[in-house]
Amino acid sequence: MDAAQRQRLEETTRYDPSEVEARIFAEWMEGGYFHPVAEGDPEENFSVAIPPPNVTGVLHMGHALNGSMQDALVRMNRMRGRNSLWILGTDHAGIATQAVVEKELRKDGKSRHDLGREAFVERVWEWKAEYGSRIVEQYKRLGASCDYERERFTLDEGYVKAVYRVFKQLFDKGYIYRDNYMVNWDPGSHSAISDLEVENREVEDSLYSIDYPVEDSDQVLTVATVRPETMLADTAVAVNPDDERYGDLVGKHVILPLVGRRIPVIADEHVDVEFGTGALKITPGHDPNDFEIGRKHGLQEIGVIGSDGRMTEEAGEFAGMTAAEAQKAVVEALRAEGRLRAEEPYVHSVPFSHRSGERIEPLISLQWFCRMDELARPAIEVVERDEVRITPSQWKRVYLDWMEEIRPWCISRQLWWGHRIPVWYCDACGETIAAEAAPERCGSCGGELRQEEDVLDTWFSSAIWPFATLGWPDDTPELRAFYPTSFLTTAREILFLWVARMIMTGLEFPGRVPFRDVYVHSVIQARDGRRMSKSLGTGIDPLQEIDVYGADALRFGLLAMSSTQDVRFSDAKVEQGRDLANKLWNASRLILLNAAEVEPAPRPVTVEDRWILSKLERTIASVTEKLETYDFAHAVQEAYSFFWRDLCDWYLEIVKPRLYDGEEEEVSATLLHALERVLALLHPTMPFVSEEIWSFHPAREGHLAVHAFPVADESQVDPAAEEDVEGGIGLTQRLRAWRDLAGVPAGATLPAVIDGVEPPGFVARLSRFEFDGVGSEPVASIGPVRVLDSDQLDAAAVAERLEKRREELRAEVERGERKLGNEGFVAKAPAEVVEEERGKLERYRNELAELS
RNA sequence: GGGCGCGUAGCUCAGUGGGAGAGCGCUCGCUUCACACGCGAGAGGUCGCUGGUUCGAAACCAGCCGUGCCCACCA
Repeated sequence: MDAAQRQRLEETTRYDPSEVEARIFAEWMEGGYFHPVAEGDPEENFSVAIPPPNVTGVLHMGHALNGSMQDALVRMNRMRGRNSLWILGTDHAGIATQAVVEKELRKDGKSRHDLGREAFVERVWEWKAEYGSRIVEQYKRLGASCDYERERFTLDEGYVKAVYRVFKQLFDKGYIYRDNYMVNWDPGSHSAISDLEVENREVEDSLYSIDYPVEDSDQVLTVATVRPETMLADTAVAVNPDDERYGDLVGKHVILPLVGRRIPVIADEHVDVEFGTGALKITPGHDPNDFEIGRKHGLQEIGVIGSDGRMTEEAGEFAGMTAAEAQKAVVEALRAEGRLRAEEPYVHSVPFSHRSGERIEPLISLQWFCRMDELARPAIEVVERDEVRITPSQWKRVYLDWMEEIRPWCISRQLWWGHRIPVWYCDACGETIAAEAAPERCGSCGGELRQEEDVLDTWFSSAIWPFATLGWPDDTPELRAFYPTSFLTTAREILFLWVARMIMTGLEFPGRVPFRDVYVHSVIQARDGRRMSKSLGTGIDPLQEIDVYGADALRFGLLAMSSTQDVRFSDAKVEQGRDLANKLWNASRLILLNAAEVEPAPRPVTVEDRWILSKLERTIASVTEKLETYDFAHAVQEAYSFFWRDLCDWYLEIVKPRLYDGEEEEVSATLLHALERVLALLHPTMPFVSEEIWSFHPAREGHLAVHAFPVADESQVDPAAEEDVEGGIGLTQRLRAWRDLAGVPAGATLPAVIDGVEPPGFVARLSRFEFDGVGSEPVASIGPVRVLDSDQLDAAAVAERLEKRREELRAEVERGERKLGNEGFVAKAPAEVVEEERGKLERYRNELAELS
């Protein structure tokens, strides 16, 4: 430490993260610590793939929590000397990004169609160049030690190559196919979306009962529906085969009102006899259930609602109306014809687009699908066998249940921004060709080719993130050194969307699981317990928290908040982190400014020295174990408690006289040693403040980011010293409490004598007693301490205090007697438990006898 | 409809068979030579309810009440 550093340490009584963080981060980057060489193998190396945030994204609390956890483990392993890679990058986020740029265009009164596909995509790239690295910069603010030199993007050149290779191989295996099928049509993004991008919401609709006249009869068949406008596309009415009411109608026909179409009455088990009249109108073109039934019975599929959400020509007089307008018109027309039997309010759940928020319109359209059964099978097995461990374990069951029910994945999207599906059509001969690069001409007839217009679901490319970012399909040094990655932390909402798909593609392509451990973390809710969300306005901005409290404070706070269950965001925990950073700074000032010039080393002289070294090593062992098992909350709280309570409140107060003395080298060596280990232990969770303080430490040779992570030294654990010192601490606390309650002025020193075992030397000083004191009669007895009367004492308060203690003791004695008087307890409880109770009872009895 | 959670101090949460804990807040006292983002002391809880198992239950079991999330094609 030079003179300027010493001066800074002397003058700065408060740790200021805003002054420190950017400077420290720049030093790390300059050191190149986050950019490991691609050497060694995945067993000895450590690697993590960040869940790639959307390019359109800004850092939210979920990123911050996830980042804090991953960084803690990456930094810990880097400090252990492992070649550690945290791969970072962004996701092109098809729908979201296209929407942002389309919104920009709309401001100029334009749509993407005005520009055309090529110019529009060009425009999105420009947008990406300008704003796409925002979130990457925000990860730096958090202190995330990602390899910023290996940043990837799901649409960069190498990544596209990987996506096309995957598509081609799945196509060749017959897993990827094109089909006219019922999909979730999102009128908002004008595209099909997958089942996982749909969320169901409770909605209040009306349930209409409509009479369908039976052909050549006076009978009517009444059906119930919430979507009367789809009746225009009805191609059957179904009843349950066991429904006696309708047995004779099956095989007959009804006449569809308004349309006049003659449609069959069919029997199908799907129909619930209890619901409504037990007759179900079948609309294969606009309802997923009806679609299934329709295919089973070979029914005609009619579409009356188009992809623009308007009624098609098939809807006859209703053509051109929106679906909502058509609903009203159809209801009116039915009423006019006397076919509307009832209309009642009805609450049910309805699919909405997770992307645009609009109500899903189920439609039949020509889309690309990927069959999942074959891919899922091995991905189920590796989780069953715990080759991929999911923590907490209840998510394993959730994963397996979903995987076992997996259905084909609709992978095509009617967007322009994304991986354009690598399929070419020959209009001349009808050939369909999948290829990794654009073929010149049709292989069969030599005709012109035209590429598929649709792009792939963004999650199709995310699914290969762990190996595509490392250079797959090429055999790169990165892939050899860092795949499989070491672990993954994630929010449970993307367990299916992302995690399951990575496991499937990892097994199918590189042939190995992408990670061994999946830790599913809790969700941090808003302060009021609602979801944090932009649309609700309940989001809390992590960057603002960093501005106010510092990155270390936020990281500590989030880790302390995290748990296996969802928790509300706690400002108090972030403040606790800020206070800890400040306390670290100030305790370090005390040590660094007063320590003698010695080598840091454990050099215990007193029992207190042995005690703090023992607690230090215990804490290192425990915190390390908790970090390794993803128990971040307990890890940081234990580190906090050791540092604040044991080290600062007690040890530093105990050794101050020796430290100020400057004579005793041993205590300086021990303190510098403890400080070094505490800083290293805390570095993975609070990297900035620990690095900053380390820059003043005499043992510093390089950055703490690459300093050795402490390994607990069991030989320092000393239970006898712990018992002695903790006994002294307990006595000190009782003496202080007695003073306070006896009304003794804070600054006064009280006379007392010791009757019994001499307590550790610090007790007298820290409780402000003088044990060889001169005074008159003892007026109180606290452990071995006999407090002597003096004019500092308030006789009435002392008496009151004494009586209070007696009462406490009487209660304790009574409790002990009752417990030991219970024959069952004495007979059946373990002997050591009974012994312990006996000992306690005896002690309480003795103390009570002394006080009487 | 199925599944998974949660209900502990005023607040946010730990604790999962042997005497109720933390942080914040609150009260009282401290300009004690690292830190008032500090130091010392204290108050505060029939551990949702009802039964059961056990010598012993906040913890284990059953039921109930309240509450949150995920999955699911009853119109």
